[in-house]
Amino acid sequence: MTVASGTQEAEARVFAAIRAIAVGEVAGYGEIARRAGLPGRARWVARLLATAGEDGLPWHRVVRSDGRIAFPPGSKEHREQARRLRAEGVDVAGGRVRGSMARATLDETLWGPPR
DNA sequence: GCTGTGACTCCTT
DNA sequence: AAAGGAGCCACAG
Repeated sequence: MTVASGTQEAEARVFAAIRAIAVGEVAGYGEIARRAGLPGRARWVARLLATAGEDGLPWHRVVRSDGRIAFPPGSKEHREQARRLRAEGVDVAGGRVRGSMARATLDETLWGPPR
């Protein structure tokens, strides 16, 4: 096919990746960007969510790499996201999502949890 | 074209 | 877990 504007295509891939997140699960911005074939464009993904208010898009399932909500605590959007996540069965505490990520130290990151 | 800004990420302390 | 600093990409002024 013709070489349609890459931006639009990438946008579609990002949205697809976000919609692919299972209910009750979360994914990081970098994770989404990687799945969309755009390594290192986590910020771009964030800007997409900020600008394009897609309908039916589970934007609340997208969190930061450390498992925390990207919005500042106390913000309206922050509470909304936390509320939606809890409604889907995600354990959210202190603006942080537990049970998925939340790496703490380099040791745990490289060596991971005791297998 | 340089500067500032942001729903980011990684490393070090 | 939290805080500081550097790197990164896209966009507005």
